[in-house]
Amino acid sequence: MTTTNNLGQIKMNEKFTKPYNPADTEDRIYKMWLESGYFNPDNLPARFSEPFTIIMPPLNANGHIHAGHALAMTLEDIMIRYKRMQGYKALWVPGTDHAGFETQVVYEKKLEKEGRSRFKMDSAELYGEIMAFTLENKKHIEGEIQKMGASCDWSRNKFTLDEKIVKEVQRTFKKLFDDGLVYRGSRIVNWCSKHQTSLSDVETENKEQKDSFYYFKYGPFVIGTARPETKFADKYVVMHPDDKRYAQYKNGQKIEIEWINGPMTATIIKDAAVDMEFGTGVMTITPWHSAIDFEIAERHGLDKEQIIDWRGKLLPIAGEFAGMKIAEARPKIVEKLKSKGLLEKIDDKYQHSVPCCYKCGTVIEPQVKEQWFVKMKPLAEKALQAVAEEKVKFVPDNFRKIFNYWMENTIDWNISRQIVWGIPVPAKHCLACNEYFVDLDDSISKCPKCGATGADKIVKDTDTFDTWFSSGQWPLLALGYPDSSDFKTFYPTNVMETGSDLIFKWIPRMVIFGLYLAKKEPFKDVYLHGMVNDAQGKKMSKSKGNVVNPLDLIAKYGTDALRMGLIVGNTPGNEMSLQENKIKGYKNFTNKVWNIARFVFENTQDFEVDEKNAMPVHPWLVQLSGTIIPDITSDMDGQRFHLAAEKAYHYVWHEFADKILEESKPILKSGSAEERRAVQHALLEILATSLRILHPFMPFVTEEIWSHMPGEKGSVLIIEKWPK
RNA sequence: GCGCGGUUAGCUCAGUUGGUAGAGCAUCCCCUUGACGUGGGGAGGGUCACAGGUUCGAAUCCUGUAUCGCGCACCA
Repeated sequence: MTTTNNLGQIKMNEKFTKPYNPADTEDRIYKMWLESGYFNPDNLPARFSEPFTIIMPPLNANGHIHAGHALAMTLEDIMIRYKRMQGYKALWVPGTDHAGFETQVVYEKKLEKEGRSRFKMDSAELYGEIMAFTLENKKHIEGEIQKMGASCDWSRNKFTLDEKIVKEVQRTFKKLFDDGLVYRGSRIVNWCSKHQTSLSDVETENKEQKDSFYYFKYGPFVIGTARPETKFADKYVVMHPDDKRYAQYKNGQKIEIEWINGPMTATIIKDAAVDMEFGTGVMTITPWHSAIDFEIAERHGLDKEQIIDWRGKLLPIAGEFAGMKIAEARPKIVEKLKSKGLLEKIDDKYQHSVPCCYKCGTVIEPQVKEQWFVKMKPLAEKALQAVAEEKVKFVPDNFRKIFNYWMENTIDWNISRQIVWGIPVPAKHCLACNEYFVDLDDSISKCPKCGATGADKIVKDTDTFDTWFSSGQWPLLALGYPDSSDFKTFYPTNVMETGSDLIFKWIPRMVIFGLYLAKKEPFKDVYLHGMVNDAQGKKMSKSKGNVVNPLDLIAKYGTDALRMGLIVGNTPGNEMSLQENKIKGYKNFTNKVWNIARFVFENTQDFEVDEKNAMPVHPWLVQLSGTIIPDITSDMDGQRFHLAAEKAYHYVWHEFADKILEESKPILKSGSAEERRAVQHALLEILATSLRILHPFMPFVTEEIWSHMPGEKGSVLIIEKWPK
């Protein structure tokens, strides 16, 4: 530490009041940091040379930050501040996400409250309104990121709908298309009949429920089903080829049967997908409304017929039941089958789970729909390989298994959504021959397949991309891929820090796109924090009313206290309960640090040292540099921030304050001039080191005290060196 | 059904390679000491879910059981 001989100038100025008041300090300090320019690695002094990069997971610009964001911002900020102090050219790129479907759902709720509906709105008008809504929220959320103390580079702030990003996402689509990795296909998709869009496999949620399970006579067979309303046109009856009970029936054999709306011809199909143990071992299939049935139909080249329309109502094929909603039709259909003597029995204790829209809870109706799909298998194989070669590592490591499981069991990814809020799919559709083709800059007006022209034949695809299609490319896009100097300098990034729930939704897609586009993994470490629950360990939810707003906690206890409360004792990957008492305890600690500084400053006002006369190393300092610092540094390097924070806390309070300060008192009061000087020197040294160690965790109070450190006039703690 | 994680002080949770159990809050006692009462000193409180095993030694490693939570998949 540099000490000067003008320490008599230290004054307990008016800012050094008691107790410490975060509200008076934090915004001022954050502003000072912004003005220093050091959040931008380009402005760091030359000794900061080796890059260290974190890309902030783009926050959804449709609401406010929640406890999970607060934890993420804290962890990422700790990492970036620590590395910056170690002399890395630290870059943390902030960003926000338009969050396609999520935001549209939020906005639709708003419309609903106002008695409006998106289905009655012009798409340009709707887009404009959502854009205004999003930009407003984006501003709020960026302010909230700042309240958390995030030392990210705002000059590089990104938004998923930035023009350049939109273009790049569309170019990726074209590249995938050209490489044969994107195709237009009719496949089973998850259809939400409320939101009128298809959803990917990760946008559905399974709900456990108890239903009736019906057994019906179907010709010579008894079939079981939980969904009688889909059965009108079931003309294939399927059983396992090895099922001896039905050995007399041959694949392809036709039988005449009596069914819901009269007699029909059924065809026998033998397929190993049937579970002989379940029900009667015989089932009829509805390929249009079931993924399994669809696959059986594909294998055997069978007809597929739509029974339920896009709004969830029965089509004319249902005869007298046409136009009815499922819930209404089901009992009536069962009643009719019963009256025809076709009902064998009802098992009303059937436990199963049904997929629902993760936003509105509406039961998903599988539908066959023509959509854009990404072929996942070849992409997933590369991702698996990168992980196997440890180019991408997980903290904690057990998430590797989940990643692998997910990548080994991919299904083709439906990337098109029937909503306006998102990045447009840059494609056109020829109505004459049903050909779809990519058109990046809206320049093709002639069908490349059949040559048709004219606005009545060639129409633009109105779908938008799944949000994960753009956010999956985020590490690239946030750095200005493909031709920016940032991309060359900072890619691949060092750490991707995000919530553990994104291990399959997001992480694999980023790995895939990074490897596919840049031929290099997007990040070396994936650090996954657990979910933040309420004080009782229950998941926070609006409906339960147990949501804790981090901004309220900041107002009550200060950001530093909140950060410590989120970090100490919180191991990666594990859920945590947010205890307000704990945060209160760290508010006390913030004050403690403040008062330690007050004591040190008050008792060193007359301290003078001739820099030529090196002070002898005090035993207190030996302990600090010999044990405490290496220990904490090792925890930081091992990404055990929960331990590092606790150890720093413990040292500062229970060693520095409780023991060292107390021991110093009698010497300061009645020691010899030389003894006093030695103690004063040691106290200043320990204070300076403590501030450095605490800084990544508690940036505000430490920076504020630093600004009062004798001999450190004009220096900024954020770029001070991590102690050794 | 498959997979993952938890089970440690009254509560919420730590415990890095196995070496006599820790933190915060809560409880009890003492201290109106000029850095801080948002404080200081001290105390109580745990057969580390259970049962085996490995070891000189296990909260920690192995096997099994129970239980809670989460995720995935579906059997129509």
